[in-house]
Amino acid sequence: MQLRNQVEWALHCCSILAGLPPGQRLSTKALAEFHGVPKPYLSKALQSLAQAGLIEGTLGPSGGYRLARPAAEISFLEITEAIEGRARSFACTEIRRNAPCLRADEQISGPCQVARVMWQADEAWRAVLRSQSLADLSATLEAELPERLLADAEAWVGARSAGG
Amino acid sequence: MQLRNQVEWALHCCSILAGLPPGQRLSTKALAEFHGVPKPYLSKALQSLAQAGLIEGTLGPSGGYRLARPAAEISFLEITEAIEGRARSFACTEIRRNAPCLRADEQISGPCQVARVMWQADEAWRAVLRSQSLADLSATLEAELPERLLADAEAWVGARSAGG
DNA sequence: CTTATTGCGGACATTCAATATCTTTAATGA
DNA sequence: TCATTAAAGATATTGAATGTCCGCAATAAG
Repeated sequence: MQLRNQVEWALHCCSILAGLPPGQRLSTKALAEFHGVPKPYLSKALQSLAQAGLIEGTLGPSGGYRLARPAAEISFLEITEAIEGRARSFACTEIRRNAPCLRADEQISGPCQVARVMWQADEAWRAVLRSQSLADLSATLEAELPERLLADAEAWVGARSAGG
Repeated sequence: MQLRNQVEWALHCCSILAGLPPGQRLSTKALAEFHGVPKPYLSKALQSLAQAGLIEGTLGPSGGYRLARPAAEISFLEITEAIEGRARSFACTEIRRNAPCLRADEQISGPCQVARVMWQADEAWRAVLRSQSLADLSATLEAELPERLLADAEAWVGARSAGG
């Protein structure tokens, strides 16, 4: 039960893209360098985000990625699901139907209680992630991080972003 | 982010063991047959539960497993963690520290906000599982399942349980 | 005391995630 | 128009984790 490291990378990349001036793009290369992660693999995560409609990529020189929607309308859950898929963490295989003492005419209705509890927990997890947007993240970072750090990062990113 | 099928098996097995008369034991063989799952693999799951102190096994003929504690004191979370481990689902590798624009004297304090949100979601998941005990599960099953089904299962299990 | 039965731990195989490489496609700028 | 740059997609390779099985020690019954 472990989330892939791509989830962490995707969240941090989206955080950077959310801080970009409107319309500006940032390349996979710059994002990989900034986070110190392998570019070819990060590219896969960004592709997943693009396919999910969260970011959009542009080809050619001065190309790169930018958010496809306002940061306030992109949740942690969407980013996580773009990488991990939308399946629930608990898969019920209905093993209770394998009981050898089950008679042919005995009907079992509805999902089993074990699965219902596990799915309830899953939904609680999703609810937290659904309630947090990229805008919330940016606001917290701006409030908590030292000013010079933010300025340095903005300058570094600004020097590598392009387009409009 | 998928829980192993062992989690499902472990929960259902504990549910059966919780319905056993006090002191009675049930073998891996019977549990595997009842759920229609491979016995050698189920054995591993039961071993994990035993190591976590949730159930205890007895060797020899008429041996088998029984709950190590009252059903009301064993939660879904403990069973899940016995199989999956106690690690959080999101692992923060602090990739923010890899930023090339970070100066040597710039200090970053505390866990990053991305991790904090993911851990908050994780905790919400745990809270639900922590609130559900095996006794709760048994109560719901007895209330919802047809009486004859329960009687059939109890008879089947009773014929294969032993010890005291 | 022997024998059958059981849990226990370790060994094997198979799958899947993580990583890298290469080709293709498309857009920019000279 | 052409060279350059970047995303998109396909395809290995490695390594860890998951699923599967087998032999050993312990125990109770005959």
